[in-house]
Amino acid sequence: MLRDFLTMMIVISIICRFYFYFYGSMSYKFPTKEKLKSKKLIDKLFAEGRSITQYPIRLVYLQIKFEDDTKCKVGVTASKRNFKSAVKRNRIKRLMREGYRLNKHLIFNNNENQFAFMFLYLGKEMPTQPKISTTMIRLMKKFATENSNRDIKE
RNA sequence: UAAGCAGGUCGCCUUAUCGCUGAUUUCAAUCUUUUGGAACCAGAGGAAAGUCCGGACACCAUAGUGCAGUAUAGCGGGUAACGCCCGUCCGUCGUGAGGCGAGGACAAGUGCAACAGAGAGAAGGUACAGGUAAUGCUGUAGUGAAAGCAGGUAAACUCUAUACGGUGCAACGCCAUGUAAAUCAGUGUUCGAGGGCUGCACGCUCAAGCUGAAGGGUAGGCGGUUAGAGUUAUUGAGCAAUCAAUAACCUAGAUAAAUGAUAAGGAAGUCUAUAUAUUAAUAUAGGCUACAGAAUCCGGCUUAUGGCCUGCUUUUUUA
RNA sequence: UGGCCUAUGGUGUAAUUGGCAACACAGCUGGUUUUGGUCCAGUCGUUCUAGGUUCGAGUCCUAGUAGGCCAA
Repeated sequence: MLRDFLTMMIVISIICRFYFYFYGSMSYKFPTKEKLKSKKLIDKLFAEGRSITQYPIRLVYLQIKFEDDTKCKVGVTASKRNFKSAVKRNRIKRLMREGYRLNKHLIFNNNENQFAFMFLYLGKEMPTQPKISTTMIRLMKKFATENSNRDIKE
C-alpha cells in the first residue's frame, strides 16, 4: 500500500512538472483586473456584442479597448429563473470560472486584441466539472477560428 | 420490540497541485501612495433563509403637544428591548408523557344571530303539570351554539390599561468626474413660497427660492465596516429564564459579489451485489451523504433539513 | 438590501357587515339534425397551503408557499 502510494505521488509530480514545462509561459491566474465589473461595459457588451452558443453555454463577446492593459475582462452568469437557490447559482458560476481559468490559453496564444466576455449558462440542470470544461474548450476553439477568419476579412 | 412525547448535540476529516479575497512582514517600481512579486496567517451558517417582531447606530428639533392610527392583554419574574424566554393559576385537547391558549371588559353605548323554535332582545307567551279571586303566577318539556337570566357574541365596532415620533447603511459623511448659475410656464421674498420624507391640527426651526414641461450629465472611489448587549471555562446567587465575579482568547469582510477545482487516502451511517454462514454476523466491490451561501450589526420567532445521544409515556411479548 | 401587493373551475371575473360558492367563454357527454353549426340539458371546485377564533369561515386572525411590483 505504502509503496503504491509513493509511486503514485512520484508519477503525479512528474506529470505536473511536464505540464509546467509545456505551458510554462501560460498563467492560470484569474485576478480581479480580468473580471468584468463596470455596468456601462456590460450594457455595451449586450447591446453590441456577438454571441457563440455551445449548449449549455453561450459566449457573448465584444472587441473593446480598455484603459488598463489587460487582455480581456470576463463575466459569468447563471439566471435566477432557472436556478432559484443561490447555492446552485454560485456553484455554476464557480465551475464556469474554473473552466475559463484552465483553458484561457487557447484564446490568447494567437490573439493580441482586447475583448470583453460574458458567459451565460443556458441549461436547466446542474452541470458537472468535466462537462463544463469540455464545452468550454469547444467554445474557445470555435471562438478562436471565427475570430481569426474575421481578422483576415478585415 | 412497536408507536409516541420532550430535550440536548454535531453539521465529515487529512494531504498534494492550481486558483480567489483580506491582514501582516519584506523586496522592486513609482507621479509618494499606488502597483507588482515573495513569505506566512486567516477566510460562511444552524438556520447565513423568511423579513415576522425588538433593539443598537445614523440623519431629521437632545423628538415636543393633541387627535387619529397600530400593536399587546390572567398573575409574577428576566432582559438593552420585544409580540421573546422562565415560573405559576385557569381553560382546553390527549389513555399518558405532554401539547395549545390575542386568557381584561357585554354591570357605558351601538351592532349581529342562517336553520330550527311559540319566542333570539323587547315585548309577547307554545305544550304539560301545579296554583290563584284573577293574571306567565310557578315548575318541567321541546328548539337551538345561546332561552324568563344584570342572556350570548369584543379574532364585531367599541371601552379600559400599557407601549409606539419618522425614515432606513441604497441611513449618513467626504473625494473625484461632469454639465446648464441654460430655455419656457406658474408662484414667491418679513403681508413668508417652500423645506425639515408624520394622516390631520398646533408648535419649533431653516429660509430665497420652489413647482411643472421638455432636455442634459453622472451612475466611480473612500469612510461608515467589523472588539462586540463578543466567545470559552470556572465559581457563586436563583425553582428557572437569567445575573454577577474571575481567567483566557481575537474569530470573514466580498461588492457582476471571495471561501473553489482536480487527484489520493481515511472515519461514520446506509443501500445494492457476491462469498462464508444460514439465528446474529463477517469480508470484498460499487454507489449515496441533507437543508442551504455572509452583504451595517446584535437578541428572538418562524420555516427548510441529515444523523447521533439522553430522559419519559402507552401497549404487547419474554424473564 | 429595504418596502409593498395579489392568489376563487382550464381562462377571465362575482359573492353586501361571517349564514346554499355565482356568471361568461372553453372542454367533455347526451339530445335535436341526413351530417356539421346554432340551440337545449348535464358535467367539470381541497375558494394557494397549514393551524386558530366561531354553532358556522371564500370572508376574521396567525404562520407559510407561489407570483408580481417599487426604491440608487
